[in-house]
Amino acid sequence: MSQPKDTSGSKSGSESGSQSAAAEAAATAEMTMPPSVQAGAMTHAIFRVARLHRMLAAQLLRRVGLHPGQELVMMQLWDLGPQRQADLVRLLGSDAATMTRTIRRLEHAGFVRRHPCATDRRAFIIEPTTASLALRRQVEEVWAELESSVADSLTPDQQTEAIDALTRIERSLAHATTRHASAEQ
Amino acid sequence: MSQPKDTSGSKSGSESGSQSAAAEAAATAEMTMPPSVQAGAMTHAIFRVARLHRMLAAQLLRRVGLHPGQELVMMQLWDLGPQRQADLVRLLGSDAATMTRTIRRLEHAGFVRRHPCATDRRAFIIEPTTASLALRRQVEEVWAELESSVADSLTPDQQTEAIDALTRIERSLAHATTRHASAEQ
DNA sequence: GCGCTTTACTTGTTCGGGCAGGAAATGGCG
DNA sequence: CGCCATTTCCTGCCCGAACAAGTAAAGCGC
Repeated sequence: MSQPKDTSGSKSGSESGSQSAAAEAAATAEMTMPPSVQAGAMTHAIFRVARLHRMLAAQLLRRVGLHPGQELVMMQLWDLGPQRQADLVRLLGSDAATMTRTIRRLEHAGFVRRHPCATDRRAFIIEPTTASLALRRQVEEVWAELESSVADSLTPDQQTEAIDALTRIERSLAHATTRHASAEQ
Repeated sequence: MSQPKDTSGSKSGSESGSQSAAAEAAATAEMTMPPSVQAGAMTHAIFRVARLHRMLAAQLLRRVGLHPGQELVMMQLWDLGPQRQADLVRLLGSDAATMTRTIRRLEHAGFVRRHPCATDRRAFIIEPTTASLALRRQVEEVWAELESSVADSLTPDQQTEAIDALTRIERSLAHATTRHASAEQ
């Protein structure tokens, strides 16, 4: 319904940067969202925050030569030392197949090394290289910058409130997810 | 650095469903996260919420035969009527290349139809098919279920607080993103 | 030992997302 | 009019994420 006949005349003429176009649209789209999207206020808010957050994280990580997701693997290795792939999968809640490819790319980039486990010939031990130690500082800087981008314009009270809200939402989602997984099929 | 010698003994023996394994890990990982991850409390909370939310959305959408992202395109078409691909890209803040492929898959699934624009021979007009109207109810049900999964276990006050917090975070992120995009390069 | 299940990892496929590059059409300016 | 930047769309490539299927090894019961 409400078919806009003038499909050709719809420019707004504000396209400035190619990279910020998506963020711009996501930021300004909150007002122009159609009714069926407005129905889920929380859902839509989570969508937008997640997208902006992921976009910013990718943008910052690209400066240090990492793709989103790879930094989490490196953090686990830096903090907990050499581990098997299965341990990384379990800690990050990732997929074994995704981990295989991520590890391979990190190995090819020279950030991790892998050698077969002595006691279990199925397993591989993944360990960070000494070359990755320089990366660690950069990643921590990125992490800090990301955190400040989220929290800087919030008062301490608002930060506490935000974390509380996110924690509650997470619990709610976790409950729903496990419920769905166990209920159906 | 605390090399875990017992790499073979690390099972927790609680793997029930293959699909809930990731959610389970994500939900329980909040306590076992290493120091460098704990540093960014907000960042990490957003990560976890976004992941659970996307996972649940994908799970629900799969039941109606859609992949995450496709439902947003259909919603725009249902609410605003036939549009050009460029309009969809602008409204959803997506990528032109991604939109090309998404539209092609939706067309192949029979949910949209595309025909060349009369006034602009570069553009294509995308319109929802009548067959997609049945899908609309299902998508709205999915959307409602997703929303209730987020909000059900929250009091009205907590919901308002959550939306406030998410809105503040979004504004903060949008500001940081545009600032980054304009500052560097 | 033998057979079975479980675990660890790999590969293939499909999808969204982003970037780069190119073809075609448009529109503005000299 | 021609020239040129812009817009629109397509394609290829890379990456993360998820699913399915397969291999190899380990563990367990008999």
